[in-house]
Amino acid sequence: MVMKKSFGIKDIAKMLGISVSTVSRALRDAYDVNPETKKRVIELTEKLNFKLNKNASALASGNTKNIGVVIPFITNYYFSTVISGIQEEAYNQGYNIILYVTNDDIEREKKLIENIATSSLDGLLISISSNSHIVEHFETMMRSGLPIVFFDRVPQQIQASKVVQSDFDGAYQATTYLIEKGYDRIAHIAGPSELSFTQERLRGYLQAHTDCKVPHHKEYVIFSGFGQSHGFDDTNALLSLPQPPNAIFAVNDRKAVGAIQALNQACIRVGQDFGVIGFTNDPISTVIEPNLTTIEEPAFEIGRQSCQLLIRHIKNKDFEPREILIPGRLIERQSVRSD
Amino acid sequence: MVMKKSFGIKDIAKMLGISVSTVSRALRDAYDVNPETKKRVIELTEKLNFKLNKNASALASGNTKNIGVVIPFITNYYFSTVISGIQEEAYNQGYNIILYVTNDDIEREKKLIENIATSSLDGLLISISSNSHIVEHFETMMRSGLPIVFFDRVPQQIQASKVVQSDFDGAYQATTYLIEKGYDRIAHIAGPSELSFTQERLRGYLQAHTDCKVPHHKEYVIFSGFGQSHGFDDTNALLSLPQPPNAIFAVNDRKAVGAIQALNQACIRVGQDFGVIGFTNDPISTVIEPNLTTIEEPAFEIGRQSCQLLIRHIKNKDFEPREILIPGRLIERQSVRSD
DNA sequence: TAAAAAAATCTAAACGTTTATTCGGTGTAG
DNA sequence: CTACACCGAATAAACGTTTAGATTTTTTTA
Repeated sequence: MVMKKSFGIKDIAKMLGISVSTVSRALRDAYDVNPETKKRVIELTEKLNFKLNKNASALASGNTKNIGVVIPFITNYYFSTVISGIQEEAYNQGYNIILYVTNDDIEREKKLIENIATSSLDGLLISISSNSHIVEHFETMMRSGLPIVFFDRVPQQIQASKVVQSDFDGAYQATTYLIEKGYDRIAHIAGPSELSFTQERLRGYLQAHTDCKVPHHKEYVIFSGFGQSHGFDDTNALLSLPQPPNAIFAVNDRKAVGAIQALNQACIRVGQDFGVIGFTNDPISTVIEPNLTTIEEPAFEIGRQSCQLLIRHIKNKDFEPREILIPGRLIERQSVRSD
Repeated sequence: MVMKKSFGIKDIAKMLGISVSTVSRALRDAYDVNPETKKRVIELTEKLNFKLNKNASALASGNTKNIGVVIPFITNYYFSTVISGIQEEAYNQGYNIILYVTNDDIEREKKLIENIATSSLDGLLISISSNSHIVEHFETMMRSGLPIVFFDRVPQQIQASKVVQSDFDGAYQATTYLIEKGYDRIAHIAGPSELSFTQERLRGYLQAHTDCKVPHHKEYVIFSGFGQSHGFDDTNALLSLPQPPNAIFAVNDRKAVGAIQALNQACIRVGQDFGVIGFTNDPISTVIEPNLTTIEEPAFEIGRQSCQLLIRHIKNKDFEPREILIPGRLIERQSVRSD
């Protein structure tokens, strides 16, 4: 296989009869370089389809124009949409994204984060799998000058920029909506109890009960995984209670779908005798029958804003950490009665 | 913000009283280095949590340990699963993946690919948006020594490694299955006509008609986009034909879902009077009622194998291009009658 | 018209590795 | 006892940029 050696900035300089530093500057800042010269450089590089060598450039300048993204899953509507938002913003600002997937496996997350080559990253965007010991590691990274923005699943202990949907509000809204529609025995099928957003949504659910003066039963809250099957099983468990609920607020749409399937199977009329509300606004909401009423999570926006915030931190190392809360909104469909 | 300057291989060398080259070699090949020395080096670097500077390393050696992945979408079950497979293999072999998303926008794809910094990539994995002029660009890249593996949507004109599901076989299988179940007027709601897999699936669909000696009507094939709504509209168009079909083979599950929704709405009993079969095995197949019978696409496997193949090309520049065809399989559910 | 200021460009030293080549020391064969 | 091979380690030259600081050229000012 024959491959012609590609040329560098040096060759460009020689061809134009100017020095490399001029070429280098012409290709970037335009600081202190004659517009005329700059034009000649640009023209030649375009003609030759010349690209700067990123490694050399990163080595010399310390900026890689890469940002790392660590997420638990990718085969998932929420996370793939977040990435989509990140990607969009990164693309517009000329950054590349390097993707790390932990599969929600704590061991793997630990290994991955400890081995992350920070030298090839200008910043890091993370949704953690667990509120684990790694936190310490994050602090080391940040202290060594690597900007980090946490999103969705964030560690509370750490002082850093964070971007999350307003879980409390969404849950509160969902629950009061059910109450308004006349359901009085509302269960909550929650996520793993150690995750921050599980706790927040639970809190919103409880607060709504308090504020609306609706009594709440402890056995109506079940913690389990995120899958459709979890929703299915949890619902069956609820149905076999001495006094079953007449509505369910699910921590996400997949579990809500599992719930509806269990209810359909038990011949309970969802949307009339029984209300179900989800969280996310996954496309499956419009596939399940009846269509799922849900709280939309602003996934794309979370991605976009996290990335935007990170880039600010990158460009200005003194930028103060901030927390951004993005509201969701209620999407009314048929799994809750409408009168 | 105070940040302590991180140290390099040079400092390690100084601490150990040996030369940088020895440290460098100890950290990799182990070629020509005393096991004892090597051990000392490893121990110290681990203790100090020292990481090689990737940029310097890439600059000097020419290997970045990064592979680029170009896909049309990410918010999509198929592609996110493919990435999952790629990621898995890359992680195991110590590569990072840099993600590029084109949004299926040809202009953006073009710009993106032309601007890709090949200096920071050891190889490229691509699913193209269109069989466009870019092909020429790919050839330039390959000639300049960058290994490329195409997957899913591949350009036919180009001689390179490719990994695809067996679209023809899957379509053939789907169609004969419908015929076997007694449907005799089978429509095909296809994808955009210029994509290779659209053509392949259409070919399988037609071949099945020929082989089973079932007459085929031209107006039963509709080309359109990939969305649920396209499936919905296409189906309504088919239903308003003078002689409507009694079965549909959809190019993917989303369109099949749209079809089922249209049929449900028209009060046609799917799974009995009317058969619907999809392609992908998207999780929505088990959400739609009736559950969708479909051809499973081996998305994860496609990702894994593409990546594996690419890494072989990276490690051995003389490795001959090959095409890998991965079979799908029929998943029987309720949208086709079972007798 | 000389001095000062501003603009444009150049020189050369980084940046932190890799790696071909060289070197010294030890063991071994003749 | 000398010559040779070999192992382990050191030297130093890349790799292709960036960027202070120096230098030259041009413009402005007095």
